[in-house]
Amino acid sequence: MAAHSPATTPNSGTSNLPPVRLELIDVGGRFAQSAGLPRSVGEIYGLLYLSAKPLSAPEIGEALSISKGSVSTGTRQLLALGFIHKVWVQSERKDHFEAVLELGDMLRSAYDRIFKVRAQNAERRLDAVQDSLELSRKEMTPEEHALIKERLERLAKIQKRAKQFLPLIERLIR
Amino acid sequence: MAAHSPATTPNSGTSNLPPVRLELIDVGGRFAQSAGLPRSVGEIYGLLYLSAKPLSAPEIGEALSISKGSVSTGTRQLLALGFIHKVWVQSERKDHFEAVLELGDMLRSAYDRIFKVRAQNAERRLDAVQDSLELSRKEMTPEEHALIKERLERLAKIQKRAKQFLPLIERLIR
DNA sequence: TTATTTGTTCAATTAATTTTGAACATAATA
DNA sequence: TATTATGTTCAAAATTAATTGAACAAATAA
Repeated sequence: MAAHSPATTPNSGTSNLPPVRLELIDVGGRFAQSAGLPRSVGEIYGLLYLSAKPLSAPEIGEALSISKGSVSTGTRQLLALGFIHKVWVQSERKDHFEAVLELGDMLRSAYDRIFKVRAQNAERRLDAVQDSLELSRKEMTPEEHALIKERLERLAKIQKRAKQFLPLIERLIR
Repeated sequence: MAAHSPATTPNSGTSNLPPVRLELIDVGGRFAQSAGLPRSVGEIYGLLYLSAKPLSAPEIGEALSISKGSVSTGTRQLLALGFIHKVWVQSERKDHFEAVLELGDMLRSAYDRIFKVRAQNAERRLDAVQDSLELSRKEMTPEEHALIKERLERLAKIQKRAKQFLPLIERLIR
């Protein structure tokens, strides 16, 4: 790769991090996006991941040219996900942040969490649809009712199977 | 569930589908969103999934109150993903669409595809970053170089492991 | 062939999300 | 205590993604 178009590279203007760092920041940003998180969150992690020492919020903001507010919300999200830690740096008032390097663990647990929550939601919602079918049974022909019932049962079956597999995958993955 | 806030329920005004259908359309829409697809794509699938007969593009548009254009792009995406088929209906000029009911298979293959593509991208990108590190070796201290190298190797290790697990998961899942 | 219906594309609009920065809150210092 | 540095919140601005609909293309019917 001959570095992406300069336009998309973060903070082209202000700070001058070495290219490797810039690239990993970009990798982090893209990854975050593909995981449905704001790009800046991934960029913060990417910056911290290659940093030799913990960085303060202002340092992060300056390095990535993002605002105080974004640093604040971004670090909060990363803390909540367990991807970074707060650390106390001698004789410094400001919070400092460092990346948790055991990314494998972090990714797995985040994945589990997301997957489990989704599975639960799917179950609840499908149950509700099935209830709704019975509630409005009178307003449809028997054929219509039977067809919909059959198709909803298919969905329920898939969902149940997926649920059974979760623990298997979990065991396999660790 | 006593149906979500009416505001979010699709096409509150125009067509009057029975509540079960509306709810499954909503389920489809949400699922699509959580998979990073436009909501309307999931809604189209939800509509077709509970339909007794294949539906034409105009019928889909009317039922969901979405435009010709959206129906066209939405069905194209679903066709590409293998979630729906085109079918020829006797003495009808228009294309008709029906849902592929074997959703389990479809989800698995779509998931595989997405996962594999992502794994490949991740690999390429990480390689590039590692190359970049060596290219700019001279511009950094040996300590800095060593630290970054070590951390990139951690990432490469995780990535390799994930890659190895893919086929296992695949086998397990079918 | 022309007229009509159906399907696609894409620029413009609309909607959703992210980021900013000013106002406020909190904590440390003097 | 007042002053200053740091952190958070949230309304508004900027950005990004999805949807529309008009213009075009393709296909069928007459």
